[in-house]
Amino acid sequence: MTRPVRVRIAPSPTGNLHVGTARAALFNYLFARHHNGSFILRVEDTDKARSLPEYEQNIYDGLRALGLQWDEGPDVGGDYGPYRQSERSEHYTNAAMALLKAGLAYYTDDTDAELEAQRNAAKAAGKPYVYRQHREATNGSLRFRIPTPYTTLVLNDAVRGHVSFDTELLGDFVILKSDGCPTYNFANVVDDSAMAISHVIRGEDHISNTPRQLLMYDALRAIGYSDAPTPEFAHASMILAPDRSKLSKRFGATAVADYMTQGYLPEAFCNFLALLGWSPPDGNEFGTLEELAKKFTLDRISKSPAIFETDKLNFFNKHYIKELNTDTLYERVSPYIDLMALGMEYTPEQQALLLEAIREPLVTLTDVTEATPYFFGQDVEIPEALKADVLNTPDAATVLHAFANQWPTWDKTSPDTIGAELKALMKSLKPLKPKNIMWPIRTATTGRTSGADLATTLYLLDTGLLGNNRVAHRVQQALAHCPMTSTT
RNA sequence: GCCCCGUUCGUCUAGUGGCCUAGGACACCUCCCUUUCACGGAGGCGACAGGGGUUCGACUCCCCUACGGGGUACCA
Repeated sequence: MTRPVRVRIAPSPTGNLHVGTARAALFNYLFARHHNGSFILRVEDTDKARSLPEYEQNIYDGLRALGLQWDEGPDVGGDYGPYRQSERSEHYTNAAMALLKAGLAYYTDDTDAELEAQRNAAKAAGKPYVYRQHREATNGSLRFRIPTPYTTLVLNDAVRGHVSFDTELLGDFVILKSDGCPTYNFANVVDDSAMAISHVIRGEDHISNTPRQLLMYDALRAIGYSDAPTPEFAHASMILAPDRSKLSKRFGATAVADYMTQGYLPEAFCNFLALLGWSPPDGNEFGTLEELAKKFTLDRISKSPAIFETDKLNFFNKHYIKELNTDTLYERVSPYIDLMALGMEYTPEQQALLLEAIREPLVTLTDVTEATPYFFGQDVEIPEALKADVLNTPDAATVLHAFANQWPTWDKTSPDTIGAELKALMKSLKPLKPKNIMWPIRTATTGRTSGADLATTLYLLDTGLLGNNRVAHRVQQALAHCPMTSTT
């Protein structure tokens, strides 16, 4: 209880950093920070066949992108290393041999076919499959013997309360595969003991593993291999896809990296993730990692599964984009915009103005791709539908002619002066509604009916380094799509 | 099949026997503001899975059913 808080995230590099893993990491991180403890990254690469270095790298990148920096780990070191299970084999062999010597584990040499047959037999008999030693062996895989007499194990979970398990239903499980590699249930416990992990915060999918691990902690202590107390456990519920199924590729993006490339801000993603299965005591849903850590406690983790819906993620992303200062916005948006063209067409001041003008409706960073094209080049493409609906009307002709005539005389020193001129124009065209004046002008100059503030847009188009009187040019071109009649 | 967990508005959730005519957020709808769109402001729609108990009183406690999820691997 009083021992230092040490928590860990223990991903296996068999895939890119998954949303579920990221949330587990986040909860552990928040808990560690809340208690001034340590957050450890341990790579569980015992599945040689499926573990890949690029996945490990992806996990590092994803965690770091989210701001979840670990205090100890394979790449940063620490007092309890190494932090990659493939480099800790002697720990597992030593522990396993000690268990074997103490009679708590034994070798089995069943073939895959035999195991399969045993399972099928149990199934046919309608009985639960429970592996028990049925013959002596001197090599093969090493199994842990479930201690007798069988009892009922009670796990006191920090989020679920008391959960009990009947050990009779637990089969003797493999701790060392026949290739000498440890299995998850074993390596996990050996390492958590060795690394003095105080709290295990993980997904509900691990709850069925817990009784085996509980037994293993006891056994390791019983044989004097370890004196580490069993950690506290907290099992958070799963994150599900909208159809309540497991979050899988079928759902779309399941990797954190995918969300980053889709233009989600790390701070937005973290904030959103934190609220999936946890709720702040004060009801304030916004918060930086630091702020959330201050409020984070295990007892507010939810027991029921949460569905991953992007609506709220989008909301958070909009919110955090709004809060970015111009420089950061420029930086964040740079992967999605043609910086070269931007630099060639606009001065730094104009670039800032442009970014501010388009920031409002951005949901994801990638949206800049859609929001900026009309700021570049001489001409603008106007969709056929808009030519027909907006430009091909007598009102549009009136507006655009009036605008074309006045434009050369306008005070174009700033967006504000242009705004004032626009206002005056609207007044002079009085019976016409603002909307019917704004739309044709916007459509003619940008090829859209919505977008950045019109006055700012006109200002930028007019003063951009390209010069060439783009506004007048585009309006002239648009006029071609207006009815010829009212040439006032 | 067996074991474990869960079930409050469409979604994330608050709620630990009376404060609940069930609160908030997102989404959606309406109105207002407005130089279009957006933003912002004000409203609206909308839930305790079902059935039995226990209790003076159940969203809250117990049991059953249904549904969902997890596990049942020499994957983690």
